Amino acid sequence: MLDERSKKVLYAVIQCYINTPGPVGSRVVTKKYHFGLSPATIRNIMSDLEEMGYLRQPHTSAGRVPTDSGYRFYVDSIANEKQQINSALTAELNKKFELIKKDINSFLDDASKMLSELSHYIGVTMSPNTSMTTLNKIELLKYRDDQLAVILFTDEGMIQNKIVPVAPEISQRELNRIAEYINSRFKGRSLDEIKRLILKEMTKERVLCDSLISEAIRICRNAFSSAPGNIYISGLSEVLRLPEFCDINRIRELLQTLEAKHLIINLLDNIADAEGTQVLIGAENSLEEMNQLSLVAATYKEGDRPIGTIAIIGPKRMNYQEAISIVDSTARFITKLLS
Amino acid sequence: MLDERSKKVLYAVIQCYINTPGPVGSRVVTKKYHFGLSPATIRNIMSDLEEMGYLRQPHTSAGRVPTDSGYRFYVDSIANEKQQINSALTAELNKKFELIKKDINSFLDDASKMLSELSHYIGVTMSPNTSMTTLNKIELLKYRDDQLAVILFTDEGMIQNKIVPVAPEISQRELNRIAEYINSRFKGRSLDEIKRLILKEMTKERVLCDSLISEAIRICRNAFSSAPGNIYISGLSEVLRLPEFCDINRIRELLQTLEAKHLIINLLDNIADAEGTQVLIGAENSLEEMNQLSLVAATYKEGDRPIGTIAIIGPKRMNYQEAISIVDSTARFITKLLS
DNA sequence: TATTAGCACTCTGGTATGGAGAGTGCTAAA
DNA sequence: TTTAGCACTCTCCATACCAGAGTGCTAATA
Repeated sequence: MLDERSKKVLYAVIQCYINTPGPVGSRVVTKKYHFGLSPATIRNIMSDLEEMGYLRQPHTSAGRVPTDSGYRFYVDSIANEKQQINSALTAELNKKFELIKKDINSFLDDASKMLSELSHYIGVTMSPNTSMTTLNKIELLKYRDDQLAVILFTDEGMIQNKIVPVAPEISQRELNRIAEYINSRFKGRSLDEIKRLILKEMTKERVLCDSLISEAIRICRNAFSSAPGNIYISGLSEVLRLPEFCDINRIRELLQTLEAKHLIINLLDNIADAEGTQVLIGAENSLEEMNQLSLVAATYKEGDRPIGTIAIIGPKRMNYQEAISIVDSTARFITKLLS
Repeated sequence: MLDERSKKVLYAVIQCYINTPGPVGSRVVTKKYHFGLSPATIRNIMSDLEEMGYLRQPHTSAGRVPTDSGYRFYVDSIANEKQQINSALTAELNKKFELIKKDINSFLDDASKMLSELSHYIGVTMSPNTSMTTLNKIELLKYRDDQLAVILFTDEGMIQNKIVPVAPEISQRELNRIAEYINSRFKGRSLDEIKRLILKEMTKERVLCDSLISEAIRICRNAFSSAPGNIYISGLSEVLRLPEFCDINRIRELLQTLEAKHLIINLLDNIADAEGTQVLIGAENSLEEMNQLSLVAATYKEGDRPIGTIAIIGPKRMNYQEAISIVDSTARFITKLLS
């Protein structure tokens, strides 16, 4: 294990590095943090820390740089300190959103901008996962002769609409009956569950051959086919300020990854179950293109159920303390807003 | 004016430059294009072209590079050639979209990806401008006690929904009456027009103080408050391949501009009226950050009315011929799809 | 025994230097 | 009017060099 003094030096190096990029040397550490030790001693300690894998030297006779394990150690330790929620931040969130009475999707769009503005990194928000959201009400509206619009209201305040082809002979009255049936039968259940139930029903009813029922089931199957969740990404230009993004190819890779939104959705879905604020450092996330980046994520909830994820993406050399606080406050804020 | 020979040399220089970046010299021109002239003669012609402002030298004793006027001349001339629509492209468009029966917004999202994939530049599509779209049908659905959902169907196949606060005492039956009234009175009119008419009505009715009517008007005002049009931008990573994007600061500026979507919306709105495919070269567009880029745009229509804009954004050193053809075909395709 | 001062060594980053290569403009000849 | 020839210019690249920062090691010190 690490003795107290070594820990302090490690934190000092990491904090130095977060403030100003570039290898940090022993002299700088002694100057900025007053350990009452000479550079030579610090050098010895740093050499030990290197051996333990928390620091590394880009090249001989350069200062030290934190490794992924170094960051991990650091993040774990600041997580242990009781996280004091930044009240100024919460106030600002309240101020920014007090006037807003939008549906949740435009709200999440704004929230991603917010995340990025506050952190100066990339802000990401995802709309509630369809497998999580629960049906509040469905409306089926005949739109054209052979098309109908499905309007899905969820308990979380989302409105989804979808165009579904329909047999021309079905009347609005019949659609209303179908909608009523669905509402009475499935209200409060998750969309995924409803889809499953309907599929089961379908196999059962096939023998019946009642044309209205079979049409209804077809409509439902379409209506509840899971739409990919929306994802909002903001602040790309922010991170380009950072010196780690000096390589065009890396920028391109990152942009490519972020444009392939399903990749990010997957990534965030995977951590959606976890409790509290998650931090993935460097290669801890599954996307190779994001090996050089870190991700701070949290879920927002409806009641106790986590239903969606928000995150900040930034360099490994990130101000974790602040990022965690921002993500955490924002997630809580959204949760409160939903209830 | 320019004699035929000079024109050919100008085109040769521009095409050379489009194919391979970097100043093009007289020798290269004679080698690639067989004018039957010596480098020295080409040099003289190029010198003339420079004097006329179509070419310029990055520095003495370098080859020549096209100026904005040079590109303009070139683009105008290829526009005069009867634009043969790339039938292979149209076929591909048909193939890619034949299976798709989505609402127009997800379609436009796909279309922007398409534009960028085909051109290898940035693809932009905008959803129909609310001032242009016409009301097909409105539905008002009580959602919670103090909120109602407005569902707007437009003739162009768009569905907009909005949450609007409402007095709790208003019943669904009353909402239906309001919706019916709006439908009967305003169907087929543009949303902007409706908004104007309602505002007029409002000032008139204020004296009446009938609470239902005033509530109805309040609802409508909210319902028709113009939502900013959606805009879909794809292919950022594509353009980073190009050598003109070697400067990080320029990339950041560009990203910043593209993230401020209202800027792009304005830009495209301004050219929405124009007939045919528009080309804006370099500083011809109003955004300073896009001075080094060109924009090829066209509108799609519903009947004769142009209702939305699509575009390709790329370097000034763009394959205009191809870009114009792609934008043109895609715009026509969307127009056909809407009818 | 733990810490420190001193020193030689190493690596980076910026600046000066010197062709090689590509292209031009000009002049004189065809 | 076109072309060949030539001197000149400018960029790009590789090389060399130096200052600066930092290390590791050794020997001295508390």
